[in-house]
Amino acid sequence: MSNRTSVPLPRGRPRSFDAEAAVERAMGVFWSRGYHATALPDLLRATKLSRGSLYAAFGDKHSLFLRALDCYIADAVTRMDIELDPRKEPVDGLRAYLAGYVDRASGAHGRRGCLVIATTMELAGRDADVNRRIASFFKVMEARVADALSRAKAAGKLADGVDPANAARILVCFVEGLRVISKTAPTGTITQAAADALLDRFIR
Amino acid sequence: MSNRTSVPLPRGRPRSFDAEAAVERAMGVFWSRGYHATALPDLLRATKLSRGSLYAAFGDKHSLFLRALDCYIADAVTRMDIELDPRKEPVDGLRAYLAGYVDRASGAHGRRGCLVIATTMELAGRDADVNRRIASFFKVMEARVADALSRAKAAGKLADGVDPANAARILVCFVEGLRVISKTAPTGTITQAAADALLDRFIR
DNA sequence: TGATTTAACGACCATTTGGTCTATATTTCT
DNA sequence: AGAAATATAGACCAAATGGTCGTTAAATCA
Repeated sequence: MSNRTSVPLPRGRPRSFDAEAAVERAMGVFWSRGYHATALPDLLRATKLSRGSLYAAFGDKHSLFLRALDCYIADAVTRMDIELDPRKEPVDGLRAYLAGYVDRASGAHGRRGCLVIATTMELAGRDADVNRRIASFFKVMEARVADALSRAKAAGKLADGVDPANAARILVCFVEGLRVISKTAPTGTITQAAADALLDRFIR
Repeated sequence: MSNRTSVPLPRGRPRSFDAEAAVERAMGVFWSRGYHATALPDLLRATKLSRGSLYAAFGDKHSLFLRALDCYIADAVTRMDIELDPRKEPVDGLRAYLAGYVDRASGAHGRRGCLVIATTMELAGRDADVNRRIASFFKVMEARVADALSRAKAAGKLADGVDPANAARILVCFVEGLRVISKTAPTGTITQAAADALLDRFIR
């Protein structure tokens, strides 16, 4: 069953490390320190690669960062797809979505912050590759939330006069803002109350 | 009227540049590029100071950054004090506060971003001096907004069941989130609609 | 005017930066 | 087994980093 397409194995010494795992470890460093503040030695320590191997496998620091960012974003989108699954009750989904952000904004998670936001502020203005990824992510996120709100509205669960598009932008801004202020004051309980209060304004 | 306390002039050559102005120029650079990405030469160019003068006047890069951050925060607090002045109609004040953020989140302003948020994400986790300043700023901001909401409530202008503390956190998170997503997609009109929709949920 | 004080300048420094390259180890294929 | 191919390691590099220091210019006071 293996090698159905009879693709010949590469000639030389096979890579002894898992590239995906290395990207994930690199992601952890970028996440904790930011792009400019992570130096090559940090990445080498985290990935347990030598300079040569890292450059051979990923090109340069920037390319590795892009892969790490893609990885982070993919995780976030996956999570959203589960929370806001169209087969679920939309309001329950929105509640789960908000609860996830409240959780990530609390305690140590909160202090670590969000790689997307950090990258947005640090690089998006001067790095087109980064900008594209971030812009698309926020767009996807807002669309998913708007979609859930539309389904809620169709089911008669929304308060009078609530426009799904506006409400989606409000919710997205709220959760992103949450992660910003939680970098310095990650208090879970107050934040959960605020999230509840916000959603309560939109649902019937 | 001058020199009432008869403080003797310093002996030697008087400083020929305005330190406050230099701080403001430095602030502009940090604001556009972030802390790690601004190199000494950038600061020298912006302040028109030589290395020696800059170090004599401000100590080091980090101290200069702190002064720039204080300057930025002071400006923001001043603005808030005007917008949310207790002698004004609180709802009008809140509307002005939101409008200010919508404006700053639009077009070129939006793309430039916010020094406080950028600093929060880049440094707050690992720099106690920065953390203190940021935490205090967010606290002040939330308190001012909560105060305006309380006055609005006392005047019977708030919708039923709105808690000023929760609503304040929601509004603060909203505006900060706005500035994040506006780094990549600074669209003013949609944002203004969202801000209006949000405030409308809280007022009567 | 001359002594004193301090701002201003920019050459200079050690360290660190991201990145390259050569030598070696290890695997596969014939 | 031997040839070919490629991963790995880390020495090495030029450039840039933040920061220091000796010298010079300019102002004040006696």
